[in-house]
Amino acid sequence: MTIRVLLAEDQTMFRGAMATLLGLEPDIEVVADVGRGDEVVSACEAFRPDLALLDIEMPGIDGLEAARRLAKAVPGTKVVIVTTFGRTGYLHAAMAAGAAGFLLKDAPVTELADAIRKVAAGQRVIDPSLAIAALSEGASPLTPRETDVLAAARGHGTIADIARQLYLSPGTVRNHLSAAIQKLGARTRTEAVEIAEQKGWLV
Amino acid sequence: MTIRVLLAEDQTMFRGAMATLLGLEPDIEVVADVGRGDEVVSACEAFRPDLALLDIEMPGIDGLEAARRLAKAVPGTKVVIVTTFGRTGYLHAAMAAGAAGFLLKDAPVTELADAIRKVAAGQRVIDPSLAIAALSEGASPLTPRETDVLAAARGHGTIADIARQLYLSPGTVRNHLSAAIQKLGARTRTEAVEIAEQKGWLV
DNA sequence: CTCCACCCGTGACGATCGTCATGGGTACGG
DNA sequence: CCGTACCCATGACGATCGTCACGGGTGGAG
Repeated sequence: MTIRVLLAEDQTMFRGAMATLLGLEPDIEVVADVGRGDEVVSACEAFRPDLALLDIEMPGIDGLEAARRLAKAVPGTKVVIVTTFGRTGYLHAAMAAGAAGFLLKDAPVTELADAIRKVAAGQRVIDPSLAIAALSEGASPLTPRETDVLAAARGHGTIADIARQLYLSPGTVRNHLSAAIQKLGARTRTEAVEIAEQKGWLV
Repeated sequence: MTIRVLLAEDQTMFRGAMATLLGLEPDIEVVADVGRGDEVVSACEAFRPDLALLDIEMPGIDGLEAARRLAKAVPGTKVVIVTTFGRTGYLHAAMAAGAAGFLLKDAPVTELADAIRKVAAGQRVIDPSLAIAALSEGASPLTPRETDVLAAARGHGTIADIARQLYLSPGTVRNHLSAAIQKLGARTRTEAVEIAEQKGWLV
């Protein structure tokens, strides 16, 4: 019995390559492939695949949000996240979203086919090195609001901008940022953003 | 006559997929594939491929630097840059490095095979949308030193850090940064870094 | 030689930032 | 009820940042 797979990935070249390559496997069939996160749910409703392979960085909505919506709309479709960045926060978010698998694009192709088969058989598959990192790191020390403010701090320059964007007093923004900076062991707003982003705590 | 190709790309999964996929083409043979930029030259010296497919973002040295070295060490090997980011500065740098082709991973796979054949036949291939953007944008307005300082400003937080790293007076760093901020139309050091990085002027 | 662009540095000014202390409001668990 | 944690806000302080004006040095183009 063949495993029916949906492929969501924004890099056209990579998506095409994976589609043909997975199609070569005798027990795997790629029934649809999309390049945007907001097309995942509707495509899954139409094709009812056994399994959805989701990238995280995508236009529209990201793969994690797509996974969350997919779990509600089409619970019969299992989710495997395949992403470039080994951020532990991504892994946490993926697990919370009900994903059954989490792989890095650094892994060899054979591992992907294996993972697809295992997940289709009901198992869960997680990149081992990332699992270790996630366990040794723990969750985010930031409060929800601190996370919001720090997330708003990437890109938009001054504190006044962030305050306007969040309908807050500039002083409050400064306090939240100050707390975040200390908790992350950074010395600058920019450093704090980098650290939190690299750990995936800003998703 | 088959075209002998070397593949340099750090994402294992993507590299493997491209290798098998290109190998399926009757007139293309992938003779070697590496995952680090600093392995490109030695691999090309060993295998003497007709063409090298280089990613830009790679551990070791990046694809542009690899292209520069390759042009000196193994001039018989033509270079095609394949990258994720459509930054015009990348395109300029690639042309200056003597690349014969420049493609985005957003393009379909068929386009890559076509490009390989055209480049092997002596033509040059450039992503058309990027070529337009590059022409309408012009070169970097930053002086060499401003570029250095701005490049050192990403990551390392305070001005004092940058000054130490570049053996400069903090005042000089501030002046260079101030000039860069104004030339780029930014309002913050961070904004300036983002803008310059996004255009590929920090390479 | 004279311009001109770039490099490095200084000093000074106002604006912004990061830290701290303090306060009031809300929500949850003991 | 009381303690605790979080949210929002304010005020004040020193440090840093971005801007400007200025000067001396180098090297290439006219």
